[in-house]
Amino acid sequence: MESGFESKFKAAISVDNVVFGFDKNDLKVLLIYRGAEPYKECWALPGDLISLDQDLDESAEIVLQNLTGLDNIYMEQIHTFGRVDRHPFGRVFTVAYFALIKIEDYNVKPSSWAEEAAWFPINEVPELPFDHNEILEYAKNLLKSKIRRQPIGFELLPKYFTLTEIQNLYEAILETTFDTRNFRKKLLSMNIIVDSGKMQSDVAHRPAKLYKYITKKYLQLQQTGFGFTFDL
Amino acid sequence: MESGFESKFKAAISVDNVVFGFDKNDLKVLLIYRGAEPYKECWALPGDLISLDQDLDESAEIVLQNLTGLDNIYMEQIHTFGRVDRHPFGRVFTVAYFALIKIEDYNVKPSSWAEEAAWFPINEVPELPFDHNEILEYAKNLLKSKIRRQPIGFELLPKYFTLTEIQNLYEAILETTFDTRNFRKKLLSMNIIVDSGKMQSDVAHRPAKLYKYITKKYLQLQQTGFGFTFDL
DNA sequence: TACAGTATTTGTAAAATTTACAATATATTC
DNA sequence: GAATATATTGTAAATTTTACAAATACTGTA
Repeated sequence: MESGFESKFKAAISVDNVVFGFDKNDLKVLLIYRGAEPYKECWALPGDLISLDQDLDESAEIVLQNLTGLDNIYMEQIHTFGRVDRHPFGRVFTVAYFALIKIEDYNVKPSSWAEEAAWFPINEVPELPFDHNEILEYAKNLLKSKIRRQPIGFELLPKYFTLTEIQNLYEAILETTFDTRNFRKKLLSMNIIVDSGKMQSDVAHRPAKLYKYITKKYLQLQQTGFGFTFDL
Repeated sequence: MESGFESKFKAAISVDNVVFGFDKNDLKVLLIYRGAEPYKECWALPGDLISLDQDLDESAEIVLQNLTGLDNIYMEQIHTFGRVDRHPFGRVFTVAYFALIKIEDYNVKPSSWAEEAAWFPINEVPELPFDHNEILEYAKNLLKSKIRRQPIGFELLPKYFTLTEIQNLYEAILETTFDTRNFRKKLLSMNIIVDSGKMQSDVAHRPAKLYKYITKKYLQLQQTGFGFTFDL
């Protein structure tokens, strides 16, 4: 049953990145249009085989940068997928990463073999190659459970946002609705956002106050986590 | 910058298993004594390079079985470690898995190149080879956060247990203490354990009632998760 | 058989949090 | 200035959490 080392050093590793954004009340995910085999001419998660001379976490950022131009995005590992037949070219294990970004802060530019790069509303994602639909589903579920416990929602919103916007974000991700008064009470009681003094403009109704999050406090809390109290 | 496929299909994948048990108020982890290079003659997590003709999740169970004789243990993936220099023989990515078992229900028998297999109290684990200490640390933290949210503590306890035992378990894992009255109130209000009718015996003090968990309900809850309410 | 030793078991009041629920305010547009 | 559209705000009831200590039931020993 013992086999030599040689037969075991024949796998490849890829990274697949799930980059979430939020825009117009929609949770969106960044996809690229593949210009290389296998599955050429398909929309897919931005992912690629990695070079074996870089650390895994580094590779995730490099792959994302190569395909989409997104630079300096903090990626968090979520899961490794390793079914035997998941890649037609051989045994490829893929490590999935995810990131949350403010869509408006970045300019997405396809490069390398990515022919296009575009944001898809999470409910309009087409059938994807490999096990990418499974990966995306996994990432969505992780996002759901994380957003309940850590104040990561702000990473998806612009610097200034209204309370309605953040409520919409939570409702979109968690696929539920919240009572507006209770949601605001809870959110404000956490002391992680503050009235910026600015107001919405150019809206055909009463303008909303713009809030911003308190970065210092925000970072502290993110480290220790919210423990039991971040339940919206 | 593009390099051929050949250079990328030269990695190996290993699996490292963190198997937790609980005994005499101590959280314990299963280690093996390595009888093979590299790091021969060291205590280490039971892990090995995997064959490339098996699914990843399967491999985790096979590796554990090969080294420790533990059969049919449900392993859950926790993280993949991929620093360039983590293995002296080449580029090896390792996928860490973890499991919770009732120590008394299994008989651990070292086999294959494992010379010994033994349970170590979590605070008496020696320095381990590779990045195994880091992996173990990661697993401990995951266990901490999971046990707060899901009723997984029972997987570590015998079929019948006292309320004091389960409190000790929670206190050991979370490294804290709970008020006994409040802990019991909360635990019993979840309706996942029930008085078995049996009593402790052979103890030099008032014997405690033995409880058991309600499997059917337990399984249902585990699926949906406890959501917000499983905070002890 | 009484008592010392040891761990088990149990209740309640105060505080904090969560929940349910709707009317008023403020901007634009016609 | 009336219509439209969304923003904003408070309170009472229910539930959950927290803090806190005395009585119980067995074994072992004097």
